[in-house]
Amino acid sequence: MALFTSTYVNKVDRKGRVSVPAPFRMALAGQSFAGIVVFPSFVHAALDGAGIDLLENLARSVDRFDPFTDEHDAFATTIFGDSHQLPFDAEGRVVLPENLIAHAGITEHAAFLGRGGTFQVWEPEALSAYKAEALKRARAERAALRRHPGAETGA
Amino acid sequence: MALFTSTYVNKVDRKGRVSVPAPFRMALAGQSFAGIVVFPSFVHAALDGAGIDLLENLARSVDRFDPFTDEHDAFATTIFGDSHQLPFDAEGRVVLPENLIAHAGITEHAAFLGRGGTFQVWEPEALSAYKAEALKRARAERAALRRHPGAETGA
DNA sequence: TTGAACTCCATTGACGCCCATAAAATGTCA
DNA sequence: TGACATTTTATGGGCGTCAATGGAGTTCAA
Repeated sequence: MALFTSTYVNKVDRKGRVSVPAPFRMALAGQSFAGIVVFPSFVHAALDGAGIDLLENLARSVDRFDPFTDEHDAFATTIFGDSHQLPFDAEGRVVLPENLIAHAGITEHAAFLGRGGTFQVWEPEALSAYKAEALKRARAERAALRRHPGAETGA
Repeated sequence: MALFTSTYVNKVDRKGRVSVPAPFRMALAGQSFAGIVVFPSFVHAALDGAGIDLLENLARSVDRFDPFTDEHDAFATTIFGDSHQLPFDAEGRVVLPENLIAHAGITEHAAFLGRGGTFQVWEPEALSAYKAEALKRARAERAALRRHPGAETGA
């Protein structure tokens, strides 16, 4: 099972190439597609990324449900329609498509943020700001968990 | 299940390496990743550490929710984004990343503090100060308990 | 034929792997 | 019980490999 952790900032060169962090590539080793899958985040000025298995699983689970309900239709359209498969070159780099670069506001550098089963790609400054805010919220949630032990197993 | 006890102070060498105490390594034997996982403590100038199983369990429990809600968004970002997987070298040492060193204020030595299922890494002086304060508080609470028996159930 | 995208190669700096030493803990045996 | 041998840790340092980065050549298509 892929496990993406830590944060790596890599340079985007003149040709638009970025090295995917080696630990991330390790986590993706053995998948049916040698590269990553990225699509614009719904909520942030960032990109969501994962291995091809994410789309494969998603396709399976969409098929299993009624494929013609509005939610799934919208969901599938958005995810699959905006997803890009970015193949690794021999050195483990990918080229970020123009519109994704724009969505994330990426210029010189790209920050890869591990999120467990998936990861995100940010403009480094924007990530710093978001991380600061996320830490505040995580502290609050942690306090809430302490007050209501067991709540995290529910829902 | 891993059980970390006692406190060990080890040297950080010129290359940034520290020996993980042998008993801690024993406690981690047989896990899927030969090393430790560390991330900055939410509340202290210290690092929280554990085996890879901590993140594996966390990733599983996050997956159980809809991965596209921002319910646990902040939490996942903070934990996974700041977690580092530090592999053991042949001698059982790890290299602490620059930003974690800075967060804990570690320079020459690192103190490993067992906390049961997890452990912490401190700058030794800071740990002494924290321990002294914790002891004072524990004494005060104990005194308070004697004066107001039953008060401990209120948190 | 000109630009975009991919393959291949070069550089450099960090990291992992290996070996050496020393101190401490443990065991052995008279 | 005390001297000695063995093993395990902690620590230091050398060196080869790999990751990140930059750039040149090549192919393909508009």
